[in-house]
Amino acid sequence: MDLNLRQLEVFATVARCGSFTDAAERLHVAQSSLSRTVMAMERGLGVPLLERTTRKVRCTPEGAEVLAVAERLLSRHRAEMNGLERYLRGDRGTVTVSTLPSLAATLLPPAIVRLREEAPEIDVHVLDGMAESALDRLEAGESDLALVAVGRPRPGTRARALVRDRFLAVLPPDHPLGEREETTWSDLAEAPFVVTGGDSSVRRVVEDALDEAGVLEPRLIQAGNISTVGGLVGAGIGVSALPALALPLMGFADHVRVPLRGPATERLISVVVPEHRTPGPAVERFLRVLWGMRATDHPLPDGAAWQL
Amino acid sequence: MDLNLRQLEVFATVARCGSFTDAAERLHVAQSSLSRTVMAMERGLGVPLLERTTRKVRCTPEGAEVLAVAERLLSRHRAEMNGLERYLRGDRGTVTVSTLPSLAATLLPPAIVRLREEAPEIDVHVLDGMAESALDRLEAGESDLALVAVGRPRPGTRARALVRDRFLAVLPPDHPLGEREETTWSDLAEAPFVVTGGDSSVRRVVEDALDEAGVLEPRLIQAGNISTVGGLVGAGIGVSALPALALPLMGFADHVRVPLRGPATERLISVVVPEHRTPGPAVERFLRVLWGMRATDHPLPDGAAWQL
DNA sequence: CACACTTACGATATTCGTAAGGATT
DNA sequence: AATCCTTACGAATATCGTAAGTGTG
Repeated sequence: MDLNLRQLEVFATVARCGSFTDAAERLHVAQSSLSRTVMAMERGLGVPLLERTTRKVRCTPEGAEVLAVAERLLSRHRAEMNGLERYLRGDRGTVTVSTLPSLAATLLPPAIVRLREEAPEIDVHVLDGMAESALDRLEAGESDLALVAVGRPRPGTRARALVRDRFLAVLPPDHPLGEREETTWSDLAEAPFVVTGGDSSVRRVVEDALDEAGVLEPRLIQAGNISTVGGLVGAGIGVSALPALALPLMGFADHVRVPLRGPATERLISVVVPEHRTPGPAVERFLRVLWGMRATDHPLPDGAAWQL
Repeated sequence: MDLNLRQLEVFATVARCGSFTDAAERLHVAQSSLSRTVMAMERGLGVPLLERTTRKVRCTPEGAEVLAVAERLLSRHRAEMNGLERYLRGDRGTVTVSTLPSLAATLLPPAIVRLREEAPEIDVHVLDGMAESALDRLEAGESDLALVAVGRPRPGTRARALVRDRFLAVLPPDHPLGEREETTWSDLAEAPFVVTGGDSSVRRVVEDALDEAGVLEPRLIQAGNISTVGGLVGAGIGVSALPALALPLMGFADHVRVPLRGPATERLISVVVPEHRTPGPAVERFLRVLWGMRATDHPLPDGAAWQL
């Protein structure tokens, strides 16, 4: 014998009301139905649950135990259903986004803030490790969406451009190019060029751009991360170029920024989601927030622009 | 929309099996039933819960959430039903017994031990305060049963005699009556008589007995509790008489015990339960244990005897 | 007699099983 | 062709409402 939710609800209502009649009114059913339900429970359990005196009903000890059980289970059930409904409405859940350190520090925070404003119960997990590519993590199912700079989407994923992120030349304070309104990749080829190591997206763009500008053997200086780039440039050791969204990671090194013009002077930041996996409601909500920010005047560093 | 237990069970089984067919076999129903149940859930929630690929089914993010909810609720439900069943079998529960300190220390422990042996999940609460009579507590509904020494039961309660508890004279080590095989109340009237204070049952029996024995003005010495009686008698200050079941509380004072004979030389220990309240399964089990010990050779101090 | 629970009976809704249909491998 | 899920249809079951029955104050 086990009791279903309806039985528990009926019994709990009758027991709490102390009356079949009142309980029937609360539950919007006829008394006879409740009577039968409770009798079926008593028959099933082999024990009377209610003492029927003429004017009211009271729990037997067994009934009191069943009542306690019923209230625990019913309240738990209500809570879970409530939580499920909030989940399905996208008001609750978890979003895991894999991205690059530069974007995690600049692009993501305002989006997360806005999401928290309209859905405080959604948790956002950010994976910004360098070790595995954000896209690898997406494909491995470790993240729900990736925020990266990609040219063409990999097969099996769907990418939508979100932000145009322009490159700026980063020069020592007294560098002659610092006077200019704008500059080009070939201008920068004359000085030693500071780049970040490894295979970051910025590094690839820079190498391609210098190559395309006809710089055959650029003098490259490796820096472990972007803040080191700031230090080296600030010390006058070389010049660099960084997308606007990466600049805030450069620290407080003294330097001059000059917009780059010409080919390959911007990268597109895209939202990437798996093509055939349907995003959960919380993920969808975060995507909408992210997308809605395109038209926003939310502050972005320098030349980076939501508008495409 | 809220999901009942059947729906949760069906969905959890299908989701865990990854197949309608397997789930149908586990649940001993036709696949079509499961298919319809899941579809009804999806229609009710307005969201697909399962991705039907040709060879197997997998959860959508929403389905995963529903699965988590379902497993929590189902396991909780199973646990509660299990607990309820144990409760109804009398294997689990709480028994509150109100009694006197002397009985709580002597008569109750072996009964509790035996109960724990056959139903370890039953908790026994013992109320042995002096302030309120054990019977008052029973009538106030604070205890399920009372273990007391009563002549005739109060109206509204039902008493059954359990143990015959004989009085023994308690004498200083060198008292002349100590040589006798047995003695009477009037023998004791010659020496100062040590009694416990207040209105304990023992005190009442002693006063009545001395009165009936024709001792008009007994020299009484008040002691706060039974262990003080032991100290006073051991020091030769007076004599006393105590029922066998109260003797273990007397401590290690040096003394001699001689059985009392004559009228009013025993008290009956009874189990008292409310007349019209049905005891819960755990209480009933404890009553059976208590009753079963009547015929037992379980050790009781001196003259106290289970047999009536 | 009034009130509250129980019982009887017919109607409705839900769930189920069998069997046929459709899609994929 | 085999496998698995879906759909269709009739049957069994559960639940419900109306109404009559019963028992107590």
